Amino acid sequence: MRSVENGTLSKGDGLDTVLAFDATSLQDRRITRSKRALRAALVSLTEEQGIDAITVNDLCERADLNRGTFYNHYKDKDDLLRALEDEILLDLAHFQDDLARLSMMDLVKLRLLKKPLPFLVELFDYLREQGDFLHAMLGPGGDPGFGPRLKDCVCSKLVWSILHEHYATDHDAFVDYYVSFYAAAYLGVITRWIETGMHESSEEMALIALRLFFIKPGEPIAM
Amino acid sequence: MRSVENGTLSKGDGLDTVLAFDATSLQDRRITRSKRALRAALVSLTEEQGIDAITVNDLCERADLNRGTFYNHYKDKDDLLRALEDEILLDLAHFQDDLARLSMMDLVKLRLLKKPLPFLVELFDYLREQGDFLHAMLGPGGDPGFGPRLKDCVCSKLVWSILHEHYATDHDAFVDYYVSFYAAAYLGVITRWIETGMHESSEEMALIALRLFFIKPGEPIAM
DNA sequence: ACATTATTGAACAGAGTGTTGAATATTACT
DNA sequence: AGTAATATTCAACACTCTGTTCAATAATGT
Repeated sequence: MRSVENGTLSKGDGLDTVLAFDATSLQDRRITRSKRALRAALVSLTEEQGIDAITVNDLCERADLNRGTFYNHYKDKDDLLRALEDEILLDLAHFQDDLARLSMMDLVKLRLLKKPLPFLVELFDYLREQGDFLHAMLGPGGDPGFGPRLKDCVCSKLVWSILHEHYATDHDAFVDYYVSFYAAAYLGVITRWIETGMHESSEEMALIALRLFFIKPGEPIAM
Repeated sequence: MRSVENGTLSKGDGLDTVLAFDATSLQDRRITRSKRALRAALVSLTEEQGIDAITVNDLCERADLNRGTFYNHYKDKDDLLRALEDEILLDLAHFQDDLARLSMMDLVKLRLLKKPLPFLVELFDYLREQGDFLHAMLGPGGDPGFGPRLKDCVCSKLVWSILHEHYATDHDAFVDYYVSFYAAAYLGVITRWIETGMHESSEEMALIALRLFFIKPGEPIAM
C-alpha cells in the first residue's frame, strides 16, 4: 500500500515531457492518470482562485479523484507542488552541460552575427512546453517561491558560468552583487515572457537575452 | 465592537517608523500594543518555522494575546501580513517624488564623483530600519510574494524614471524587457543585501547600485 | 485468467478557524 | 478622580479541512 516515498520520482513521471520517453512502462497507468489529473487540477485551480485558496478537497474534486488517492501519492498540497516544480527544475538542470561550455568569446561572436545561442533556444522551447504550469506558478496567485528557485537553478548558474573566467580572481563582495543583479534580471525577463503569453518565439527570446547582456544604460539600444 | 475595516490603516500605525510622529494620539494604546506584539510574533515565528506553518493560534500565543483580539484587528493571517507589507510599501512610495526628479545626467555626474544618490542612501536607511521584517519576509520561509511587490513598487518605477527620457519614443516590446531586466536586477541586489545581514552601509549600497547601473559585461569592473 | 495493486467510499479523531456573549481591564477625556 | 467608551479576555460553539484507516471494488501488467 502507501507509496508516498515515491512522491519525488526519478524522472519523467509520464507527464508527457520531452524527456519522458515511454514512461508508461515504468508506472501503472492508473498512477500516471491520477498524477496527470492532479497536475491539471492544480494548474487550473491556481489560475482561477490562487494557489493558497486551494484545498486537497478542491484538487480531488476537480481531478475527479477520491481524496484517498491523493494521499496515496502525495503527503499534502505542498508535496504535490514541490514534486511538479522539482520535475521541471530537474529537466532544466540538463542544460547545465551546455551552460558550462559557455565562453564570453562565443557570446561576442553570436552577438555580431545576430544569431541566438542554440541551447538558449532549446531552453525557451522547454519553458514553452511547460507554459501552462509556469504561467500559473509565476503569475499572481501562483507559487511565489518558484521564481527564486528557478533563478537559483538556472539564472544564477548561467551568469556565473559566463562571468567566472573574468572575475574568478578578484572575488570581492561586489562580484556577488553582480551575479545577483544579472540572475534576477534574467528571471525577470523569463517571467515577463511567460506572464504576457509567450508571444515571442524561442529564437526571438534567445536574441533578446543576448541583446540585454551587451546593453549599457545611457547608450542607445543597439539592434 | 469589531473594527476590522481599520486593518489597513492610514499610516504610521505607531510602529515607531521614522515617519510615525506622535502616533500615540491617533490610536488607543492597547491597539498599538497588540498590533506591535503581533508584528513581532509574525517576524520571529517566520524566521523560526516559516510563514506557511504559522497559525493564528501560534501568533496569539507568541504575542501573548487572546485569539479574539487578533480577530478584532485582522481578518486572518494573510490580512495581517498584507497590512504590514502595505505599510512599508506606502512608506517607500514617499521616495517617488525624489525618484521622478531623476535624470541620466545626475547619475553620470555622481558616478564620476563616486558619490551616492542622496535619496538612495535614505532608501537603504529605511530598508535597514525595517530590517527585521524584511529579512524575515525576503528570506526562505518568508512571504515569497513580497519580493515581486517590492519590485513593482520601487524597482520598476526607479528604472522607468531613469529610462523614460531616452526610450519613451521608440517604445517597442524590447524596452519592456529592458525595464523588467533592470527592475528584477535591483530587487536581487536589495534582497541579497538584506539576506546577508546588511553589512554594507547605506552609502556603500547606494554606490554599488550606481556602479551596477553603469557596468557592461565583458569589460573590467570599474571602481 | 490471475495475482497485484490502485482506487473508491465511508468513517474517524484531531487541529485550526471564525464567531459569539458576557465579564473584565484599560484607556481617553473632563 | 470619576466616568463613559472600548479593547481585551475567556469559554464555548459549529464548521471546514486534514490525515488516516478499513474493507470492497476496479483496473492493470504479465
